[in-house]
Amino acid sequence: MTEEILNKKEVRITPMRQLLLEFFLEKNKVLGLSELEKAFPKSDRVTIYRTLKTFEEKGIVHGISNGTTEMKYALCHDCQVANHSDFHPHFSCLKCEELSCLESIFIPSIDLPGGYSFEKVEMTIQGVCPKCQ
Amino acid sequence: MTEEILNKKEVRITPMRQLLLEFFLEKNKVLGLSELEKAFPKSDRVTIYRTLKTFEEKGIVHGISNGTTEMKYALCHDCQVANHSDFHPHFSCLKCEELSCLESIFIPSIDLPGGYSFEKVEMTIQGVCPKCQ
DNA sequence: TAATAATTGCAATTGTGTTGCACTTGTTTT
DNA sequence: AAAACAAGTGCAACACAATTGCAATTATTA
Repeated sequence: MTEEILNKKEVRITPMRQLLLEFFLEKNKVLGLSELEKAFPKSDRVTIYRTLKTFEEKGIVHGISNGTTEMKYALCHDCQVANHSDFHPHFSCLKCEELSCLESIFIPSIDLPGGYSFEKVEMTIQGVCPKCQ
Repeated sequence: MTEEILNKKEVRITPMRQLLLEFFLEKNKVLGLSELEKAFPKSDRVTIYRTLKTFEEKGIVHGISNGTTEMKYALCHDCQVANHSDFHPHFSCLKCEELSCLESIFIPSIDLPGGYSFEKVEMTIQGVCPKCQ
């Protein structure tokens, strides 16, 4: 499974990359470097960092910046090659601080004023998630 | 002008606050701490930082997290007291890297799945701005 | 197998956000 | 107006995330 994805995205297969991708697939959550560090205590922080960068570049994950100081990453689902962002909004819970994908919703399209060209859009909704209600 | 705003928002008038607010009004741009540091080399970084925090708290500016690692701030226009975020999307230019407010557009409302409560929403469109076309 | 390129681990640096505390400045009370 | 108090500022220091350099290792290709 992970090998297929890595192959398709033209990313060389290495243990670290398989581990990380597997973890993303398994958790199906939005994750930051600090969480991944804890999940893989034996792995080097910088290697995880660079693996994330590689994944981002190759369209395996995409970065999400919620209000915090740490960059988060989620698996790409409906990402376009030319347009490397998901079409769904993200939800940031004010209680548990978890960030999640609202995959059932499409980001509505926007009529940009003249002169602006569109590449991608990011939408983050803040509130309280079902678990924390 | 700046004095009126500060008074209305119940923020004490100090030179730093006037300077910073004036700068925001004049530039009418989204600004980060690093830019403000450069703009006011004689002022202390922490003072600017705390002034931003005060402005944010009092509803004079609101924070915007675009893809970068640095928090940006823009003057509030249509911010609500109970819901301290603008209702317009932001535009992040991939060439000049400037962030701006698309004040003419409203963020479309979203039907959240059951169990989620809504507090606020942020929407950032990436592309190329008119100046960089 | 030799040569080459990609990946990793470690050390170190930079950048951004944040706090503590002493000092100054402004505001209020007597 | 002076004393008491509260708010704002400047400096030092710290916390943490992001990033780079480089040598060592591992994989790929000629």
